[in-house]
Amino acid sequence: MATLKQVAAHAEVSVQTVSNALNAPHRLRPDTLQRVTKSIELLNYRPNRNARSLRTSAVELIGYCVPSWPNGQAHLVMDQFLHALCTAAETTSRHILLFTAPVGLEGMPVYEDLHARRLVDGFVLSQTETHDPRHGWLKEQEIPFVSFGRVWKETTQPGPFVDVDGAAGCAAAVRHLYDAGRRRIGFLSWPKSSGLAEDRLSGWSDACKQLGLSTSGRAMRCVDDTIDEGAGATAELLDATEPVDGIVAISDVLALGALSELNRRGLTAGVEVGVTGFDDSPLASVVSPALTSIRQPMDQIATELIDILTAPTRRSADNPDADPTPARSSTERLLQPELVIRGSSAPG
Amino acid sequence: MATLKQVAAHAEVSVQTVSNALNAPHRLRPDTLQRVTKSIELLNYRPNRNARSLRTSAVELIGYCVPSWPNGQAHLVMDQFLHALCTAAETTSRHILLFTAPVGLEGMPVYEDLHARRLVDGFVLSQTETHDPRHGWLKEQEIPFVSFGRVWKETTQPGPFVDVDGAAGCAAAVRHLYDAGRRRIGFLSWPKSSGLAEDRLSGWSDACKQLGLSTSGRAMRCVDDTIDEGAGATAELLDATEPVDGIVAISDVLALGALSELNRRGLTAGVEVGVTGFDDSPLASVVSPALTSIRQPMDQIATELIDILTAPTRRSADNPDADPTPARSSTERLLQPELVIRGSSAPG
DNA sequence: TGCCAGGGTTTTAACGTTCAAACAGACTTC
DNA sequence: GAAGTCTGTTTGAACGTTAAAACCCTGGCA
Repeated sequence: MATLKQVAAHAEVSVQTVSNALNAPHRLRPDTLQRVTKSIELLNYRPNRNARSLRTSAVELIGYCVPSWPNGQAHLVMDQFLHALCTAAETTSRHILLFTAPVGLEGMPVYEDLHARRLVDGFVLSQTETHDPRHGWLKEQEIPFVSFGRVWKETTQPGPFVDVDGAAGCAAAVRHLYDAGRRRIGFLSWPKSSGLAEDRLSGWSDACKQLGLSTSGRAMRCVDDTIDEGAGATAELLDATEPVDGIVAISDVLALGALSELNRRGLTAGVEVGVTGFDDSPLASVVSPALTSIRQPMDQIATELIDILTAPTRRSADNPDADPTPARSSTERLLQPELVIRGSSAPG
Repeated sequence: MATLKQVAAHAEVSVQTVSNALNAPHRLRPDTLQRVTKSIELLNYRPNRNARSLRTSAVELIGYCVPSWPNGQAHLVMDQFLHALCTAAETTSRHILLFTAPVGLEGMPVYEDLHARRLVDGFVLSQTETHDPRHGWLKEQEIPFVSFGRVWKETTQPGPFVDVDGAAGCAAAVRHLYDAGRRRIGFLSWPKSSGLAEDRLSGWSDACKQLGLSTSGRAMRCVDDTIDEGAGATAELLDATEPVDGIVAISDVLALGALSELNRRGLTAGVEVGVTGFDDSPLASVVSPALTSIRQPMDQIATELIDILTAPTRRSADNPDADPTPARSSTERLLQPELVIRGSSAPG
């Protein structure tokens, strides 16, 4: 509970000198610095963040809206994401502030309020939906944000984003199955309305074409992300005239459905049929045989998000000709996922 | 970006009057209040939380350490918990601040730092472990906190806590299976070192005894919380001289293992053998037949946690004889879980 | 008429920092 | 030796809010 003033008195310098010792130590003469540092340690002084924020008008907090899934469908990798995000934030001495808000445009007043009351400097958006209205709104309000995930709009995406190249991930899965000898590879997808789904599907489809594999009748649309739906779609793929010997699923849950259907038919995943999932959720390693899955690089995603959000804003462009193309100026970053290979796609 | 001063000028009153309009409206004459309110709305004024916190030395932020699971084992209901916690906090105009810290005593400097720098008023602990050292440490430092989960110490628990009566939950599961005609009910547990596990096991064991059911040889200890372990233990229970016809699992993952083993043997969960899990995680409703599971009342847990943490602290006891037993003085609250019945325990 | 009470409002002074400007020395420079 | 340039330190003011005290009315009462 010591304050700058007390430390200053103890070290027999002015408060500003103590402040400098912490924020600009190079300005002090070595012996002064040491004396002040000693007093700081002795009194166990910690700067009061509220006072600092009041003065500098930067709170070093980043808002994140904790998603609510009305249908009880959970985000199985949310804890991974949050952990990565926190860690990344902390490397820049920032923290994550959680809040809830209604989905879509309705929730925007909450975002605005948090920013106006100076509870946060900006936002990280996730659970980005196709045509997500939040991005445009925030940009218009000039509230800093960065998005995990694209809005899949026809026009250019409002604001900076980080996303994972789902198409590349699925293509890698196809090539992996191909290398293991699979030649009839199906795809378990979601309804067409999802930009995310179409992206991943295109990866599967393009890779198949490139390898000379047929795709016709092999893309299944599952209405819900459940094991049952995945199992049903898998059944169809297996009962076709040319039954598949490989399945790339758009989610781990659908892949689990595939495993379950194979199991029911006395087939072994990784032997008769290769199966891959998406997200490398906790499910993947808990099932047997363990599920090969496409892992989003959470740590890297989080680092990029924080990096973009905390980069010195050149929004107001007061210095127009100063370093026109700084090292990391791009605010649209597409990261490569990693195929985590386990038993479900290859024996052993 | 309007300030009190600007609102005051606009409404032609002093700043303090505007402040009162927000914090103590009853002090103003109705017409003044209306005038001020109008100016506030017109200028879209929002109080600066940093200035307020500096003055009142209360930040209205609650710290929560986002758990890291080194073994990749995720907390499947963490998102439920976080959502509930946020919502509960927001009803008292507070928010949740996330941070990371090393596990155990090693992480305590992080807690102390966050508190000393006034980033948070207090902490909500979860992932409470047997003999968790954090509680005692925080209590000693007089840093406010409340725990979700007990430390299972021999001595009295340091500090307030909220927990779920796991024993009661398991007992309810046993009775439910009994009502469905099951008479040989096994239990899938974890190693003995966990207080949590022993509590839940005692619920199963007591309920069985009360109903005149044998428990001998029917409590299985699974080393890891994986489907494989659950399946293996289930196999043992089914291969016994008197095979079980009901299984109460200490986690949804182990229950999934049970389902998988039943499936493998051509048995149907809910028909030949009744199975229940614990936590009502997303897995429960995604599997088929859906898993009967013991649900922790997350919303209630969160509400109680926030309630305890934000209750006027009578720590310093300046007014020793003022209302000696306030309405909700207890700081040890044991909540009842709810058995969510689905297909895995009863046909239909 | 003079005094008191109390509601409603304003004034003053903090809360703990940092920014910007001022200042004091020592050291160059011509 | 006067003027200029550093380097290190201090002074004064401000960030936006609230607690506490002071103040000004109006009305009641003796």
